[in-house]
Amino acid sequence: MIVGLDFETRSEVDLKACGADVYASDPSTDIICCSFINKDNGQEWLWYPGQKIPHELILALQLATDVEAHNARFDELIYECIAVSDYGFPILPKEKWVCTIAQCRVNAMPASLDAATRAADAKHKKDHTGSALIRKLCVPKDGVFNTDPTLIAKMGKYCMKDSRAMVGLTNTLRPLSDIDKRDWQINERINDRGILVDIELATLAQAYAAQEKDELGRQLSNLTDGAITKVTQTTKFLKVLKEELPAELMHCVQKPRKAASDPVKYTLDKAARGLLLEEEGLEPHHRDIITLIHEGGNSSVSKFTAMLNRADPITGRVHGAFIFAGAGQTQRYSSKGLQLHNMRRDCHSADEAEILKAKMRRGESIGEPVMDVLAKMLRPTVVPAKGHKFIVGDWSAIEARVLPWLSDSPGGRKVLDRFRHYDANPEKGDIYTATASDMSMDDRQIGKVAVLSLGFGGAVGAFQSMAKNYGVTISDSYALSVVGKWRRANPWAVKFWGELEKAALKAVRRPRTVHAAGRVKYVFTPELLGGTLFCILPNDTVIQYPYARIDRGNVTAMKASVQPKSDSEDEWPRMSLWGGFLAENITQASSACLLRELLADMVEDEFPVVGHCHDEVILEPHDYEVDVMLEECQSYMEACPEWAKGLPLRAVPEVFTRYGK
DNA sequence: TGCGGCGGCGCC
DNA sequence: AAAGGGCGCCGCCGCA
Repeated sequence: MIVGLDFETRSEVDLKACGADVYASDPSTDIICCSFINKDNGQEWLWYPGQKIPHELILALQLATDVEAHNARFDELIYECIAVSDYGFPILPKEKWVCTIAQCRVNAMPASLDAATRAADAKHKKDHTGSALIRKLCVPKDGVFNTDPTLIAKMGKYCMKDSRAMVGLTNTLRPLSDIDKRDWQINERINDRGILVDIELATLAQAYAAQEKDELGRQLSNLTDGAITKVTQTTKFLKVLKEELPAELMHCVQKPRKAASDPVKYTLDKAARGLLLEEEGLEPHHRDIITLIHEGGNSSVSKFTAMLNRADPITGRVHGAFIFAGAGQTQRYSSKGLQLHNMRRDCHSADEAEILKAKMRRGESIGEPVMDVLAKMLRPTVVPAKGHKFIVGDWSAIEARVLPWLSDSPGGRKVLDRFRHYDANPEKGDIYTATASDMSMDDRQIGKVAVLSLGFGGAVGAFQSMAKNYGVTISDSYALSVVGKWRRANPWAVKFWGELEKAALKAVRRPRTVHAAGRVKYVFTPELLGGTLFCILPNDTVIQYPYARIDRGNVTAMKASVQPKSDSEDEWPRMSLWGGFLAENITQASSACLLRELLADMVEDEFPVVGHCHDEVILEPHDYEVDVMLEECQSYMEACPEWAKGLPLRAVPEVFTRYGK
């Protein structure tokens, strides 16, 4: 039996700013109402605090194999912290909870109930009464909650409607597999453990950054006679620049265009600012302003604030930072709140962070440019608890290995042999030098950028943007020649892109027949979500392309990650399933499978997993177990699952006293 | 005043 | 025909 439920709650805590964990455990948080649906027989309950809990409802909850909610972590926390403790609902084992957002995501549908419903039905209109009610009832006004019985009754109706919408939607989706459910649970246990923030450091850094932000604003204001007061008001300054900049410098702020017919657009992004600052002819006045924007151009303040908001007030740990299958197309994890998936890599070492922390404590200067020094502090603000260390292990060049392995081709196997060779003999060089030499070049950087950027059908654009990340500046014509050389040296890849595209096309043309390309298979099911193209990965995990069809000879599908404007009746955005895109999807998805399995093994074997990042795990062992766990971590990471035979995995985990380097 | 759109930024 | 894509967050700006 499956029971679906949906809580409406109110609190003095800002849910968006502080996250569900801090929200649910705050004493001011309370339930407004909760709707329940027994999915087996359609029976419904709407419960308000103070009411007796119907006996049948208690029974249904106890007998249910699954308790479903849209964003189940939220409802589970409310249930445990409030419904059980304050109102006597029966205790439910954690294993019962199932998240229907996770179900949306593995179906490659948008996560929000409204967006997913719109995606399935273009005529569906968002019900704005819900958000209006939430504004009125869920947050206090002047310290007081609105308890108007009419509004609360409306909220109850809305709540019941939401549960029905959820049931309706999930009935049209592929159910979560047992492995999906297991891995959602594993991710939640990691979220439960949380990760510790150095509260003192975050507080000091936040204050320092706020002060610096004001100072930069003051300087800007002086330079512009009050026209621009914040380093983030780039659009305003861009307008000024468009008027004042000499014609010969305008190219610096023009966005690169794909086609000559595209309209000219302007930007003052990092690259544009860099170009301007290199120009001799730039007026000193403009130079001063742009330099200020350049130095202040990051959001350090807010990130430290975000950490502090989300940290548990007693333990300092941030919970709920990881989202299972947050990236629906590939089912990779994503991260939110304390966003551990996009923290600046170029950061202070633990020792440097310690010195800077001491300086801030004493009110001394921390060096210039201040915002940069602070941005480098974000990562090391995440710390192991006292008496613990971090072990961080990441798989070496995982995607560059998985792609050739998936191609199951002689050329791909040669690449894998090469990985094995350098794994065993690191002193003889590495894959990047070897790749450069394939292309008759001796530049390791070029080899590295090529390996990292060209595997998925990208050309000059992909190469150049990756090159920029590694600080390599080259001309387009040179980039084009590298692309050609790499493709000639790796014909297996080019061939594989074509095979994937062809297999997907044949699958859609002939529903319910299986078409293989390398180690993956495609099959089209017309009955699911307007026709879903499945890609079956080597471990039988499937990734999905809903609303797939053939347009002018190409397979296209719904693009869940882009939402049309709200209330628009346009068809949902679509994407073309070309070879490079398919290659990228299966590579990232297979890598995600490796991580899911690793995390499951580690959590089930009681490793203290506190975080992960696509190809990386973070453990928080006691000091005394570090040596043993370091070795175990490596052997877990390098042990290939049964389904991935022939894939060489390499990981050399390291010990840290702060997150970073 | 609050919301959504959008540009910008960082990571894998 | 050619093609790099996937995330989440911050802040401004225009709109209601």
